[in-house]
Amino acid sequence: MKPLAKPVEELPREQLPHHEDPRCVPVRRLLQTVGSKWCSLVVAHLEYEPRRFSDLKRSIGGVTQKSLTATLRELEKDGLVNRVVTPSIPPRVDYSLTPLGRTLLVPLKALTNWAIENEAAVSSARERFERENGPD
Amino acid sequence: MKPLAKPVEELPREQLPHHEDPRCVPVRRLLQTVGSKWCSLVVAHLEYEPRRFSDLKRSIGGVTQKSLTATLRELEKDGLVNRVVTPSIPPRVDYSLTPLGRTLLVPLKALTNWAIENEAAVSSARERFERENGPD
DNA sequence: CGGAATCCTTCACGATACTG
DNA sequence: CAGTATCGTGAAGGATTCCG
Repeated sequence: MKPLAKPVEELPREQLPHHEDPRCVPVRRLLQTVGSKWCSLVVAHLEYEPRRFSDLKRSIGGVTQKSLTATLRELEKDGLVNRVVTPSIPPRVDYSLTPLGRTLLVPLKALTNWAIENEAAVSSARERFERENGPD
Repeated sequence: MKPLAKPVEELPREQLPHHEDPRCVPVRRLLQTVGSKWCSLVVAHLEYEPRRFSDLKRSIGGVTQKSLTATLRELEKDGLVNRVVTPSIPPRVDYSLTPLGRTLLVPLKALTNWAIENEAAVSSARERFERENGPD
């Protein structure tokens, strides 16, 4: 049998990123940001239209004002979310996705869709794991 | 001027997930898993070939045995990683991606690529934010 | 070699109260 | 309305030690 083009063992392992690789820094920061408890819901709720703070808080539900503020600040820092203050009485603050934030939407939705599509496979894997290794 | 098909205000806001929406559960679990400190590096190092524990630990670098074990266990629970024990002396344990884990690779790499491609935009946004709101 | 067990620090997040 | 300030908690992660 003819050998394949290149045995797996000879693939460029030395190109794999060490944890000090500079490319790891932005990747880890992004993943930790989107992995924070409320980030994905906030982004989802900003997809179609700008939203006011308490509007966002009410329609997401279960989030404290502090956590929502922190999540929005983090997204604002990264240039993903725009914050527009209208100094009226009562004050009004609108949040929306920036163009940069919109480009993130594509790969982020791909990942969340994976989670939904493979939910059954993952949870049955977890049940199997608990059967074999104890429910500790 | 002819009105567009549907004003933004009439988009299906009621379809946006409330935090108690059952679909949120697997999404948040996955995002938190991939957002954990070492997950992305571990998955990247398993992409091309199975790896032994200390091999993995050495080539990733900077990770403690405890954190590496915890990360691998979590991935194993979710059915993304396979753990194969060879009871020799000294013992040998090989980790590899399952077929399910391989399918995750696609959307996950899309997201990490976004982070790398937009690193400049994000970090300049952060600098701007600090200039305007103080480096506190 | 591949862990488990233990201790310790940090930090994300929630609850609550107060303010321009 | 849209925050800030403060306090308390659990969970994540690091350092170290011991084991089959």
